[in-house]
Amino acid sequence: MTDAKPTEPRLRLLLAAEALFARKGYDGATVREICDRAGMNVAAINYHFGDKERLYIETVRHAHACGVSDAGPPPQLAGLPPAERLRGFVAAMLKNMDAPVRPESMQLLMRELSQPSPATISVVEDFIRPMAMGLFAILAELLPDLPERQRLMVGFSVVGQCLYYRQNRTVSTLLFGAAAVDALSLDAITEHITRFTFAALGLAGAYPTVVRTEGAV
Amino acid sequence: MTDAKPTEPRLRLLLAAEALFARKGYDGATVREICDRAGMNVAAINYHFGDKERLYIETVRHAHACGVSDAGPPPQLAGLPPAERLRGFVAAMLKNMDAPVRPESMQLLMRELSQPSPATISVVEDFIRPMAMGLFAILAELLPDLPERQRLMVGFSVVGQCLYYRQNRTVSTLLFGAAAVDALSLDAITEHITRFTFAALGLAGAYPTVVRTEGAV
DNA sequence: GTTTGCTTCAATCAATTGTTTCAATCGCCC
DNA sequence: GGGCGATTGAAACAATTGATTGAAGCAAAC
Repeated sequence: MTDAKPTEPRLRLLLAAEALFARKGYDGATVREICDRAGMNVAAINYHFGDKERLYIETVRHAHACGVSDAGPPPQLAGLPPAERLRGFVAAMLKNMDAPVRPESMQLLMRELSQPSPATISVVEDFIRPMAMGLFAILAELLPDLPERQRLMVGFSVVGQCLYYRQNRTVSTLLFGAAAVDALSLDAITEHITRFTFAALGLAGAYPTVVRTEGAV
Repeated sequence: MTDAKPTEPRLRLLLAAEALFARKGYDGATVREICDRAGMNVAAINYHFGDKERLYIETVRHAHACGVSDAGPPPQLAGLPPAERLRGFVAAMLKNMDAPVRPESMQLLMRELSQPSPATISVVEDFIRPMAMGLFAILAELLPDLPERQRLMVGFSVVGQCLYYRQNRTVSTLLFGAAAVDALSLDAITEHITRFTFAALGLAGAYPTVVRTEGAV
């Protein structure tokens, strides 16, 4: 299909660059590698994008444009109570990070966020801010009387729990082994974070009291 | 005086390399930059370390050796109840990350953890594992009946909340402004995470006592 | 068939990279 | 002071980097 090997040379370059920038970073990836992967000549970068830096910027833009469209809007939770929407938010965030539609895009965006470059701002504005606003709308409804500063930290606690599994998977694996880490299914993590957060916010009983529902396999 | 500009050339190189590797990564930092900053000739790297790669490995080792010694042992909480030790753990972790004794070391180690290299394993083993074991010893005492898998996720929730503030400070600042982010003092964050976690685990009342019913919508 | 505009190619450029060389210098013990 | 190993310095190395050139290819339009 055109998806696996698109005919448009510009897109071929973007996808090749995305994969290599994601894996090796801006300095680590060379224009020759990128063009080789795209099956093109080095001059192609100069022709289509001008230079390496503009190729990088365009690659990030393309990645986050795909990310925005592919991440999909949060499920239809408009009418549900805020607690249910919070659960939906956690589930959507974990799902997007765990098995994104295009892994290289996500990897590149995460790298971009951890090491800000001129291209970072637009990623934050277009990709991250909508999610953040969604979360804090839920929290404002859920905790109307909480001072804003503390509501901010509650939000950080929620996304901090979610981000951990993507940002620190390598360390977790080195510490506890691949088996233990891989055993944590997406559903299990979602369930845990939701329950942990609900318990913290008093929306449900304390965390450990609910344990027995698990089949303990 | 000797601290700002140590006389030992080897150490001068290590400190210069640490700063530049931390800021620009392995590929981004050049040997000439490093030697310039150290006030030495390019040949120094070859003489003292052999090549750039071995300099990098030694730099990471040195950084995490300093980190281990400087991070300091967890405060004397041996005899205290596990809940108090958990509070101490959160406080110590946040403090180490917020204002580490040597910021460049911490930055380099965090970079190393997010983009694993051959030098990562020893960092994890010597620097991270002791902390992790300390945390899970507390959790085992605190939640003896919880299945191990869930205890693991509880640990991830605790450190995930803490790590967020270091790993995502840039994004937070872009989203909410420097003022809002900087307004979160170390004490405030420590207090928040501790209270959030305690509430989740049923060690204290729900986080915000303001939420009574979900009368909303 | 020829032209036209877009795209690709091989070859090459200048600059930078990590690395090496070898002479000069330093510090120290005899 | 003389000798000597350890260290440093300036220069240059080969390789790789990003960038550029001009000719060749190729499609559609005329």
